Amino acid sequence: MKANLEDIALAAGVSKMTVSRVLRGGTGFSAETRDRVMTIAQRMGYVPNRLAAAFGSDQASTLVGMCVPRLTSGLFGHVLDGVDRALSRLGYQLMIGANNHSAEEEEAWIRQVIAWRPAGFILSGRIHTPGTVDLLREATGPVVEIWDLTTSPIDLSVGFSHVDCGAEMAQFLLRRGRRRAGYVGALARADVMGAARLEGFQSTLARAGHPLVASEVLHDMPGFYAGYYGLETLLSRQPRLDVVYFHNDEMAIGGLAYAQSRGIRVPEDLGIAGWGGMEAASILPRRLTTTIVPTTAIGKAAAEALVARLKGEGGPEVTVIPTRLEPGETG
Amino acid sequence: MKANLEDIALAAGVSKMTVSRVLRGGTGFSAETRDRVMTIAQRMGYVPNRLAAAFGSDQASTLVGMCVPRLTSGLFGHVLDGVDRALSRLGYQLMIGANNHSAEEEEAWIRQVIAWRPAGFILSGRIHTPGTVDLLREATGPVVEIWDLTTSPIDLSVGFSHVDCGAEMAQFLLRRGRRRAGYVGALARADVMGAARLEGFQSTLARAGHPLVASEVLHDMPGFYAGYYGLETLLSRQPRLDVVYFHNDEMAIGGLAYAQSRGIRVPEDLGIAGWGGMEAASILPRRLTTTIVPTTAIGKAAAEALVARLKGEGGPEVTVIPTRLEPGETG
DNA sequence: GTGAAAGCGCTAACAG
DNA sequence: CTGTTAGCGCTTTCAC
Repeated sequence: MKANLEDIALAAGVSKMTVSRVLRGGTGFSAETRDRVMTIAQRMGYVPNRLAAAFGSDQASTLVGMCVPRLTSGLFGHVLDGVDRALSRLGYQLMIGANNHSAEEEEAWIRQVIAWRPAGFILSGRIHTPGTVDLLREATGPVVEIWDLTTSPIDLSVGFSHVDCGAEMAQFLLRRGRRRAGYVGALARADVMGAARLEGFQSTLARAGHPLVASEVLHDMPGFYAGYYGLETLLSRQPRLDVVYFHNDEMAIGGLAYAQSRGIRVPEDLGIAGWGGMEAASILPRRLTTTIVPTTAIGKAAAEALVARLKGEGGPEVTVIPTRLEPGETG
Repeated sequence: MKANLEDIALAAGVSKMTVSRVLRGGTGFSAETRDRVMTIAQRMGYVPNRLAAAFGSDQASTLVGMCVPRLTSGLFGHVLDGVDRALSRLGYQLMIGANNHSAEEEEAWIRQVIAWRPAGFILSGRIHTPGTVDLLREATGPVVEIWDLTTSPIDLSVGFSHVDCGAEMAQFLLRRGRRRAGYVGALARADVMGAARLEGFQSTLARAGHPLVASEVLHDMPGFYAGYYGLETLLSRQPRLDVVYFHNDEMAIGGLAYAQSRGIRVPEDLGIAGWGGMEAASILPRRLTTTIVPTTAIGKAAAEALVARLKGEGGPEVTVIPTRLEPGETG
């Protein structure tokens, strides 16, 4: 990496400052100067040094740090996609990390990334260590917490309520006449949001007088396998259920496969409901009863809220992106 | 962000240099000095400025840029995960971007990211613009091309051969007695790797005297829908097929759903084969015939090759991570 | 075991 | 419209 502003300045017979102004597309130079500088920069294969720029000016960072629970989650893949599209269009660069549902790993990651003086952060979830909060409070840039709405966000927040998702599904299943509900989840304590959905589900059932009959929460990745074996375990312990709510759609589809393998008819013998809205769920022989989460929209809104704040445009502190219950044919 | 090396130096009664040495865990200071400096740094909530460090030294960058075709791909999610785990363990930070299967978008992304002077790059695919190659040749750091093995990598390469995947599947299906094969793909020209698999598939069939009967390549995202409707279209044009090879497992599962909805028996009436090895595929009523790609291993190997090169440890230029044909029960 | 000086490439602030 | 000066926080180099 050779050419710098000075090299171009020398070749163009102007000062570094003029080159800097031209290259950043500002004002204060003649059209002729601009063309000359641009041509020379091009010819020299000039690559700006953002390190120097950001270091020297502190306004100039276009780095955004984003931390998700897992990089292998289909839902967060879409959130990332929404963030990435919005940010790259606006000229920002994304640094990512995964925290494996651990607030401590999140703090460790932030500690690394904050040293690069990013313009802002997008975090998922509302659970953070005190160390994280300190770090972020001293940092100058905006922080957007996505996915789960927080009553008191660190700064900005974009998402929806997981408790409400669970409650809404419980109401729906009750309306469909279900009375003996079970739950199959995964990741246990680590996934706070799954727990929030279960909480909303459970308390709504209880208030309606038909409390949750049984639940099985595996210490495993919340995927197809866990859904399959989770349902098997749950039914072996408590065969008399008329519906099962799953941690997510992957697990629900695993449960569906288990039911099919055992000749359990869905939804006649057993209702099955998921959460998330993965694409596969809508093309099953019977469309899955689930909650559709507008993942890409959340990512986009988060990125835009961050940039708006950066530009001092001030929008709402909390942005609600509503989920939608998809009745489907399995519930 | 207030405290810097000088503040700590003042408070500790030593020079900036000594503080710098202590904080980086080097040598050349007494245990007593170390403890005093560490305590003060902690108390002041010192956050190092990597911008300044990397700018001043050019050895100090621990940024790694990684570009994938799509952030929403299940397979690349696992690759990212492998990369992220390996890199974060080794103290590097990841900058990511998506190129939507476009070499031009990749170049635009690299042009942004290279300005931050990353230690190296991980790119997916072997197709790059001349501009990209120029940019990367002048950059000092290592470049790892993953996913598809290149005959002449820019620098390092980790992956497998997509042509071989297609060829191997063709041989397998021929051995199972299939004679009239079709293909359903998506994304057309944009996804060069899918095209490579088709090429291997097609040429192997032709050499065996049972050439590909029909193919349908949609201009759409390669997901369940496309598989469902792609198979519908293909069969409407050419009903007399005995097996269909799909672009990937998502599409194959979509195809399976279509077959089921039409009462087509799989594998008796029609064989179905996918590619990729998504988790869902192994829990279907019948295990999907597919090629399992060790995605996480590829990510891990790529990250490790990059870091080994960075540390001057010199390993192989090309690392083959073999795929595995899963016979399954649908082919 | 420790310190002083120089400089990385850029931009802000001011001068002309 | 253009140039000069100073300085961002760190590391490298050399001196003690």
